[in-house]
Amino acid sequence: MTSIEDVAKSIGVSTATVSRALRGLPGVSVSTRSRVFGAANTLGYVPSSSASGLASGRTMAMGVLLPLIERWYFSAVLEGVDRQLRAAGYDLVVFSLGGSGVNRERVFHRSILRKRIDALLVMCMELTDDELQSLQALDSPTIVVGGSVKGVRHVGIDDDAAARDAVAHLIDLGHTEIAHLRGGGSYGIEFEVPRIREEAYLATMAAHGLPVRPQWSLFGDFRFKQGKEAALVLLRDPADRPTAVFCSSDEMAFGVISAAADLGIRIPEELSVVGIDDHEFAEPLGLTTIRQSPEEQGAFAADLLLAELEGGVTVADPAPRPHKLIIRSSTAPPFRRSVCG
Amino acid sequence: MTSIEDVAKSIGVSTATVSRALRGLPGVSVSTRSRVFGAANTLGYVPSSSASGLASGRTMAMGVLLPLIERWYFSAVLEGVDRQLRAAGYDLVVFSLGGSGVNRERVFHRSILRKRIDALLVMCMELTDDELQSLQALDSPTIVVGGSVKGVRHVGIDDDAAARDAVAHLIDLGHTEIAHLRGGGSYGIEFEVPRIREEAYLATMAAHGLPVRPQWSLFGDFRFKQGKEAALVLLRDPADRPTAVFCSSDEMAFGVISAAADLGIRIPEELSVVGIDDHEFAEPLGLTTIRQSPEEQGAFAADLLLAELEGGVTVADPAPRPHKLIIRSSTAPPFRRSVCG
DNA sequence: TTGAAAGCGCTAACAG
DNA sequence: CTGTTAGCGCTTTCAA
Repeated sequence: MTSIEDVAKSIGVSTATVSRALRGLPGVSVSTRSRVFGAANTLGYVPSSSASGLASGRTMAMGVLLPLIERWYFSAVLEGVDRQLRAAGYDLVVFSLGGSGVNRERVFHRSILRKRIDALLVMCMELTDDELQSLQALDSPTIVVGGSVKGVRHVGIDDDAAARDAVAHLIDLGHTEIAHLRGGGSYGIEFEVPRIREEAYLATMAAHGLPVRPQWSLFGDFRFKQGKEAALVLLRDPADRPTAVFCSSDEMAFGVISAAADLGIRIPEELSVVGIDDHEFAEPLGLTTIRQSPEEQGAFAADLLLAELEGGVTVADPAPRPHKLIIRSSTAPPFRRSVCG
Repeated sequence: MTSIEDVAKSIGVSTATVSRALRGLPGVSVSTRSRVFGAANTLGYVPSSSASGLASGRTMAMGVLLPLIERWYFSAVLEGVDRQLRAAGYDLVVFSLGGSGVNRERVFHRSILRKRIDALLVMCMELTDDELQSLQALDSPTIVVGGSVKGVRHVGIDDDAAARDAVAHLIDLGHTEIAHLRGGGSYGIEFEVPRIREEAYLATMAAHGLPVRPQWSLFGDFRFKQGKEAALVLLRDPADRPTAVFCSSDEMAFGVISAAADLGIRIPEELSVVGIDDHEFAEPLGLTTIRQSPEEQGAFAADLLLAELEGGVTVADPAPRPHKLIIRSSTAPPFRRSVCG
């Protein structure tokens, strides 16, 4: 591996000069700089991140801690983060809990603290006090994406408003019998997003004087399979079922659509469905939903961290990221008015 | 940040002893070792990866290079890789091309070469000669997951056999009019998996003396939306359409199912559909498919790399990973025998 | 505008 | 079993 010294020697300057020239620092003559670049290029020199990390105290890498990689939201955030980091010359280190708690201890007490990263982005998950302390001990910039974590600033949509918009859309259409499929803390990781969305559903219903039935608030775990299973139960009785379902995630909404197809229930004639996300499948399925962009959220959070690292500008409390109601063909006014209230 | 020296001083030993004790090397008395662990613990000492990386030449990190994070296959592989790495005490560095070619240059000529990683896992993508050379110049263990790359060993299923199994299943059921939805090289990244699967389809049809029509081989880009669009075209004429569709990916198969629902075509009575993947949605949708486990593939590849790093054992040509036909409710014997051949 | 020199925090011989 | 001594390859004062 060619080192900085090889480059320096090859053109008869000091390693300090090479270092300065390559990093674009001032105080290097134009001609020297170009000679350095030329030499580095022909020798194929690439600085060692370990060495510069050790010497400068900055690793030029950022970490992302998440409960699971293989979920639409999480991987999309990762994509956005990576894009910004790459553009800024940073690398991305991923710490996944892999859907279970087994790795937690190891991740928090070893990996993350190894000075491998300059900043950390945490994807919505509940942390123990001990873990929170670990993160604070890092004393490098930290931010949370998705659901908020007590005491740490976070980037994400306004979940309360988003859920209200979804439910209000159904109410505006004339629905009064609205069920809710809620997400939740599977894979040992609880966080408050599903709770906020459910409370928004309840509050919106209450604000309009509409009744909610406990058995119409079902657990779908944010996922297709569980959403479908819940919907099969919810919709099985033609004589007594809701005219609309608000789903806390698009994947659960897909489950409802699939269940309706199996049961021969027409959408939107007999059942309206609204989700949250604007998942890749939502548009081709015609799903009305609340759009959010996890990729943009990841990029935004990464930029915040990057700015802090570079310029020292800290945003204490970032404004919520935008969300938007996208009306497609899965929602319409209720049909069976005569049957119910 | 407390350093190894702080630990050493606090119990009156040398830094070398601390280093040895903490890494579990032989030649440290039991009592010393426990005192070291005690001190490290109370002081909250965690070794700096930059420092040990520089000194030992091993970063204890592995890289994964992929075209895009937010795709079922890719993120699942990542999950499997991460799990094995975490267990082995390694960190995961992710290099995503982000779906376009913009980052390629940067990734190949800077990020990857910075000595940040001890080994590299490349997710199926076509590489230029120049890029291939860059990787070889790394001279650290490398492996490809997914489609093969010329000159680099790879881990993945036997795509030819998998596709043959899928098509053979349809033929066994009695289908003769079988269409194919193929994947492809979107986002500027070509690779050979879709080609192999298509050739297997053609070969299997030919082997059974069955005709294929050019217009029954459609491009679905491995995705739901494009798969659905293609299916809407393929299935629009009730008088002249296939009785079965073989899809190179489950996501496209979902598109076919959705298109069939929109067109009022019953599955499997009027149309059989088979996919490849066993995506999370396949079981709840009743999709017959060829199961593969990207997570297992990622874990397997990571293990290979890890073994090489630790023991020096190199597997030149790993055997294909298993695949399996999972029969569900989307396939059945053809119904409209009278209409066609 | 440039160079010399002192580390950054750890590992790896080599002694003892 | 343990300590000493060099570095690993870069950055960063401080001088010149």
